[in-house]
Amino acid sequence: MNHTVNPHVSVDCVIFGFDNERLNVLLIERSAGNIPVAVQYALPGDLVWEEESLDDAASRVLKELTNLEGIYLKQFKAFGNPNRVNDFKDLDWLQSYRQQPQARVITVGYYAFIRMDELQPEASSFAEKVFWRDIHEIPLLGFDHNEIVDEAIEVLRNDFDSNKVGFELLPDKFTLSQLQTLYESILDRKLDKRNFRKKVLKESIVVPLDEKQKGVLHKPAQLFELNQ
Amino acid sequence: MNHTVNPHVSVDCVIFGFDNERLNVLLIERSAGNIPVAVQYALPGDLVWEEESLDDAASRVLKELTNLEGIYLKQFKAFGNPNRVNDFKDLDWLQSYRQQPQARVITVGYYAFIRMDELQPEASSFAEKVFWRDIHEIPLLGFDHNEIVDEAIEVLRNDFDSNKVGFELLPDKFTLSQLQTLYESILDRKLDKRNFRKKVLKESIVVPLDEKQKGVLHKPAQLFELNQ
DNA sequence: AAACTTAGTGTAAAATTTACACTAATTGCA
DNA sequence: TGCAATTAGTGTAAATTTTACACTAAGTTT
Repeated sequence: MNHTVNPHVSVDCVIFGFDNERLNVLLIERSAGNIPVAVQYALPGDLVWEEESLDDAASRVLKELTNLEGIYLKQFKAFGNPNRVNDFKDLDWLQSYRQQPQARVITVGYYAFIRMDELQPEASSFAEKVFWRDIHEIPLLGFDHNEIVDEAIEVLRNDFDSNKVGFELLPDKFTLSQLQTLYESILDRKLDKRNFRKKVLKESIVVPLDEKQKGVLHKPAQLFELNQ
Repeated sequence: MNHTVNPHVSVDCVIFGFDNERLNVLLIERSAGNIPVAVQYALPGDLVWEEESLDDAASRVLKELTNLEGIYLKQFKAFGNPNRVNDFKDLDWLQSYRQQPQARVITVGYYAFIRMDELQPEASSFAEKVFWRDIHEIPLLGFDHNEIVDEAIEVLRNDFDSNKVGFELLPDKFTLSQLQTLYESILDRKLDKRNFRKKVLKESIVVPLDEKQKGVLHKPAQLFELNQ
């Protein structure tokens, strides 16, 4: 497992998860370096290996972090401000964890979708702990990671509008209400139930299953799956 | 004019121009290095300076190439395949023009809009000659530049659909037919004139001027300007 | 004067979007 | 057992947008 690292380019991943109510982002805790400081949060990411593509680097980061493969991944933007590092905590972290802390690093941002219940956290070279956070409650992150998160959400909204992405966030079987809540979470606005159902059924996005919900405190909803 | 160059990151610009009929891309001719080879084409681009942002680097490339400022510019993708350089002509060029030709370079792609008649070609460090080429007639370019062009066009189409960009390609005064042809060029499909006019006038995208075309071989069209 | 060419125009059918209320069917509790 | 609470499922119609279609007007050139 010896790879030559390219110290000038990294990938950071905005990993979205959906808990049937809200959209979440997976964040990591990173160790403080040499200075006593409160816990620090960041996006998962890593430097790119010399022999891997950007996409492969992002896939690797995801695999290391979540132990999942074949995850939906999309590059959304490159970040390369010369003054991305202007907080002493970030500088301290770089000095503890990077071989060339003074190198200017361009970061290519990716967003991804995983099922929250499929997450199997692995010890990785860049994350001690991982946790989910509602997209409306993102804490202060290292470097320019808050900006990266905001941008990813914006791009996701746009992508959703033009080609409906994000179904990977749902379980294999789901109710139309869950689907509606996903749409509403991504678009950040309410949709009318009757109109939503009518539209989704008309567009043949979903296929009804011969199954209903069980053990719910209300009328059991019919289950659907995605129309492949 | 002495800047430290970052040998690991470059920007390439897909510069769109519109000649009232078709969408074009501005390409450069680059010198052959040491080997006798037919003329080579590429996208304009340059390595990023250590103290400049990615956006600033792209602006600089544009300014050097076209002598224009304040150009509409948008980042659309990062390209970083490890084997971007696998043609001997490209390798030869790198060896003649780059200080560290062996360095792996990540390229951040930008697209831009300029008026074709405003182009004032300048001698620049990276282009000997520039020329416009219809987007359907792009020759074989260096490195992965053909892929970069294709991607830019795709992104432009998407961006146009979601937030109508590209009006900068038109002159200050234009006819509705010119506007329609711009739409059709970007979308790559015909639009119905009556419907187009009705829609555009309804959306208040344009403002009618007290002026008509002159010296045309048909009924003179009314001139419009963009509604700021 | 005629030929050629594009500018400018309206109707209406089809499709989509928007807005709105009530009964059905489960679990849990008294 | 009945009730409370809660979400599932449903249709109508008005408003808006999209789609499809043909002919006269007004210049320049021959």
